[in-house]
Amino acid sequence: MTTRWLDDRELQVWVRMVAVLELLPAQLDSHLRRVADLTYFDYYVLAMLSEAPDRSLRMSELAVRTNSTLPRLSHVARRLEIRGLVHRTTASDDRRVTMARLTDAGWDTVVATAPEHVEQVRALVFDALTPEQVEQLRGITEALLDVLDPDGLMSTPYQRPALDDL
Amino acid sequence: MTTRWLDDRELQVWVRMVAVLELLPAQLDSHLRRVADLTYFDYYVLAMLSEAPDRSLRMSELAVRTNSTLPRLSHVARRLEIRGLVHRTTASDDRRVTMARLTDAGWDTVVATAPEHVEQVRALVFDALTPEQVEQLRGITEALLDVLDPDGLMSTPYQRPALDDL
DNA sequence: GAGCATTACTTGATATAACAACTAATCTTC
DNA sequence: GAAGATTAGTTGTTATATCAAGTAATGCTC
Repeated sequence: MTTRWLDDRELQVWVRMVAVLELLPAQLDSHLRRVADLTYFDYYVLAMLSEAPDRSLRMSELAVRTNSTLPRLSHVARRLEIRGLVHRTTASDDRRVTMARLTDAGWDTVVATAPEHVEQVRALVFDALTPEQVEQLRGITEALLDVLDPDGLMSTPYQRPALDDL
Repeated sequence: MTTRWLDDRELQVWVRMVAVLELLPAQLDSHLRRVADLTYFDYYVLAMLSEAPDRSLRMSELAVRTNSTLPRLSHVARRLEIRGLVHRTTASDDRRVTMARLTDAGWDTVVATAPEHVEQVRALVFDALTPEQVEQLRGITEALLDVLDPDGLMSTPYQRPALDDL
């Protein structure tokens, strides 16, 4: 099979894309560790719970929403539970199911951290882009996700965090 | 300080961006592990060396080009050296400096893996985008890197891999 | 309704990542 | 040219990620 190499333009774009993929999560992660002792992944686990009804989700649903595997989530949930940010209980109707619920302390952590995190996202991404580029990025990410996540698992019903009313 | 929350459009874009940041590296990593038993990071270390003069770079320069820390690179280099893909030597002019050089086996690995990796990149990214979107992505990644990497360390003099002549 | 398959996790072992501490060589300054 | 500072890497420790295996509850089939 003859390889379809990237042309100069594509290569240039890809080199930059690799840099963004490396730097952006690293900087967000570093910021969250510093201000809240949470990994980027930890934060999204808490954030997803904070947006869910009753601040709780079953583990498998939470795994899908954080694009994680169940084993990974299970380990993380254990640590967050030890820190008192999350509480797990067995569902009464199906005792195989574990419900993860954000504790009050977990909620407080999200409330305390979210503004700084959003500010960071704004500083690193949206402030750097023109409104046209934001719109372009919408189309690009949509196209990429059609391939990366054809079943749309990551873009599950998402609602704006209820943090506004603070 | 009142938080400047993300508006609906920004939030929608960001949710997708988070998904892309999570899924794209994960899928590239998974592919490389499968076909070459290399992490995404391992592969880029080898790739950077393959493009360097004499297939070698000093560790600190390699760390910059892979956006890595020296400790991280040092561990990875040790593993790659054990596998016979890289060889490290002390520079004669400055004996603090370690030069990492791609071995013949390392070169062969890159040569064998690069086409599949490029194919993967094409399948996951470029085939999913229109030419206009690729052009837009060029501008967007450029703008983001101005913030993420203001000194342009990641976009160090890059030249097309010499793999074409195979 | 007993046996097997499936689902929903958890646990344990191994690999990789991140941070701090350390070593050795070179440079600087007096 | 000796003492301290800086540079370039390495090593060790602890945390996190990944994969395989295990467990327990439920569903399915005959």
